[in-house]
Amino acid sequence: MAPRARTAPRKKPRQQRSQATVDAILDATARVLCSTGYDRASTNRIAMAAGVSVGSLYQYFPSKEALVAALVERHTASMTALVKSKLAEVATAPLAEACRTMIDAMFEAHAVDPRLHKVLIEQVPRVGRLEQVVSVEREVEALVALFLEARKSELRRSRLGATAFVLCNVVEAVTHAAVLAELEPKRAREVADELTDMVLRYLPADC
Amino acid sequence: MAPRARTAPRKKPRQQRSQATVDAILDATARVLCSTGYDRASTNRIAMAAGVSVGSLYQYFPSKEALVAALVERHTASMTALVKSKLAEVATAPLAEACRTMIDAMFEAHAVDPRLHKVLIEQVPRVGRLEQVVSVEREVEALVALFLEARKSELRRSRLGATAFVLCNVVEAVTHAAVLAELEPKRAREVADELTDMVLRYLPADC
DNA sequence: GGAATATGCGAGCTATCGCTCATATCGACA
DNA sequence: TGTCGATATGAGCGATAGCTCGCATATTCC
Repeated sequence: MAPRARTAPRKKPRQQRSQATVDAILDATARVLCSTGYDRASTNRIAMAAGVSVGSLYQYFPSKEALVAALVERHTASMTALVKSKLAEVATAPLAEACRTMIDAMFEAHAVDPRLHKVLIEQVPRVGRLEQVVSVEREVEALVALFLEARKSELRRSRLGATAFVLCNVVEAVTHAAVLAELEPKRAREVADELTDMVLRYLPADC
Repeated sequence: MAPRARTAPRKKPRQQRSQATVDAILDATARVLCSTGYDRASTNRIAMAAGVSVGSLYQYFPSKEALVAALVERHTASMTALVKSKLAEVATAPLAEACRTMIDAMFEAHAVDPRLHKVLIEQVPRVGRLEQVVSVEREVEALVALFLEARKSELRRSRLGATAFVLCNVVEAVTHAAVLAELEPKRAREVADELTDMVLRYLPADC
């Protein structure tokens, strides 16, 4: 493997004008990524789209990879926050309702910025820091495993680790597919229902 | 979006020595892709790794994208062949056994060259020709739909097209995830079993 | 106001990329 | 053995990438 690029942010913005610059750069990164794809999204182009010089960009992001990593982080953070809070909300709800709510939450979370999400998933090489960022999924998986553990008596499952793994990936996959296919809302509802149905046949002890 | 690069092969090898060259180039592409990642896998580097000059490379592949596309095609072909033959084998087997066999086959197929598979999935930008290649999945999906059609009476689902879609995506997703997460064999078995169980609760009429 | 610091600028450096082409060598058939 | 298309070569072209650095400007603090 080649030597890893620096990814730690070079400096922190201290004044509000520089914070605005950083935001503008990240926004521009998202736009350029969506419109040109990863390969053609050069730092010069991004800086120009942000109305900022390359120099400024490199004051806050030591490499292109770090820049994209920061964007991914910002994007996933907003998604994960939503999912986590919902998960906390349904901690004591009946199993069926909890599942329904969580699947809906996943659809919501993916609807935040679908175009950007698609580009990030499909085009951004998951190397270096980027792969760590994506591993937020692991965290969610662990939370789901805990959730299942707490409902142990209601479930037919015993290997809850494997169950959480399958569960998370299945829900993720279908949600992704639905978002990427840009289904109209009604059809998305159908898919969500279908998915919920599947999960509720899989999990509970009673059948 | 940028203009699409040429991807059709430039010429076909007519002598066996040139066929050897083409193979060497594809093998080298796989190796370099695995060891350096997509971005650093330059055509010069690949040619050198193949013990061949860049010129020779460009006699058979009009662009880097075409080169990678050819590799993806070769890789998916070997995977798809395995899945298809298994699907034919279980055409008359009991539903439960068929599902179990097919899911195992999927895990097997993904285990052919996991390192390469991972790189191809994670790093290769899915643009141009590459996305078409991935659409081999559609073909498999159609076969699965036919399979389901033949078992219509045993299933609780009615819209078999949609069922095939969900089924393929779910199995694909979990298998992918298992490979990418580099699960140890024992855990992979658990996940496969869970997945099988889930599918067998989803499909059959009796429950 | 003025020193100190933070921020912004952008021409341009270096490296490397994908790719071409003039030339050399090989192989099949006469 | 000679001929000619198929195959192989690799120096190097033009383009563009990521990134630096000397300097200009804005802000803060005294």
